[in-house]
Amino acid sequence: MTGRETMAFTEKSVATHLLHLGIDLKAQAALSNLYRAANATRKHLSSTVLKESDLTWTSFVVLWVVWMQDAIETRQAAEESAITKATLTGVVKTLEGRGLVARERDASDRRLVHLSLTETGRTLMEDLFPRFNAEEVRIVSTLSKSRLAELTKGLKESVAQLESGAHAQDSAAATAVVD
Amino acid sequence: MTGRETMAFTEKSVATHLLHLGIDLKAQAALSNLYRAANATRKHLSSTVLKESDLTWTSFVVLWVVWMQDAIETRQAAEESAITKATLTGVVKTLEGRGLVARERDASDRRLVHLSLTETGRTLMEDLFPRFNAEEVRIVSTLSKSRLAELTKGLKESVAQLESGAHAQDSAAATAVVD
DNA sequence: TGAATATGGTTTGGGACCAAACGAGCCGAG
DNA sequence: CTCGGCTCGTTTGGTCCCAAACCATATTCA
Repeated sequence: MTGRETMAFTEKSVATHLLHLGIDLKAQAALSNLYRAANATRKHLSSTVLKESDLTWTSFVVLWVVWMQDAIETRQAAEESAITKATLTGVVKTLEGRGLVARERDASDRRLVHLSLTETGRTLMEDLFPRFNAEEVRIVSTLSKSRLAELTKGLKESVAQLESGAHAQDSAAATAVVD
Repeated sequence: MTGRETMAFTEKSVATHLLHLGIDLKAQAALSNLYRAANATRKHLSSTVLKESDLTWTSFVVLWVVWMQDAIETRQAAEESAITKATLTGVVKTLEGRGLVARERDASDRRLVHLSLTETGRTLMEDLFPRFNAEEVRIVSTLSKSRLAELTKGLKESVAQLESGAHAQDSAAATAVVD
């Protein structure tokens, strides 16, 4: 139950179930570790740093995106946060209720809504983000500099491959700092 | 809407918002790309291969886990699937309703519930998984063999780091994780 | 034995999440 | 103008997802 041997079963079970189906085990291993790493990271950060500020993962991502831009339209914020407009509407409603984000309708085109952080929201991020980042640092601390760079590069490549070959429509960018 | 310039903002915004806060940009970049890659992959596979079989991501993962073991206890299935027991209860209820998974109470310890695939479920996975894997292969296709191996290695390392530190937390934090 | 303790799975309550339908605002062709 | 088509953001309906509270079943030990 340590969580370390949990994936061990694959080593042998995969053999009996998958080998005859012509499965590419290397690709499978790489991506299942990807899901696993992302999930674990997300859960960890949600239950420690974000919990202290009573923020969910998605709320945090949205705050981050709005923080980076100083004023951003809903539609764009949704894309950057990698969630749909529908989801964003709900999240922003919550954040607005807590006084962290402000909504403002565009004067010239009244369909648009601009989002920005309130003073409270900005203060929160300035306090929270360094602590968030400190955890991130800890998580990758065992990786050497070059290893880390390689990792980043590999991830970016597969994202690129995904976005090129897939639909040219959606896409979704999370909180990436490009390089 | 290309989704490529969406992240452009970071280049300059990061400078104005983060540099003076002492943020480690390398760690931030690596993990941002991790979230991004996992999210994009998950969405892509959900909306293509899994959609055809009307399965959600989580349902698929649970099916996979149950498939690999031939009979598995609920508690362990939840851990392998990286979801809580509560979530698993709901998912299994759905899968059971569709005749893909069977539930069976343990005779000697009546608290336990064993899960297994039905014949229908097994047939489904034998058809579905190769197609799922084919997409996975495509996603990592631009990565060289050694790059892919490096990627996997890096991901596993950070998961390990994460789990070693996270353990102390759920058992009353005896050892100082922080540092 | 019998009461405290531990463990396994389910229920509850609430936010996140999406696709699809919707209503309001914009704009071009007639 | 104004009608039809487009683009926004929101609402709706339904699943996923978790923490915490909850039963039922073992186990421990006094």
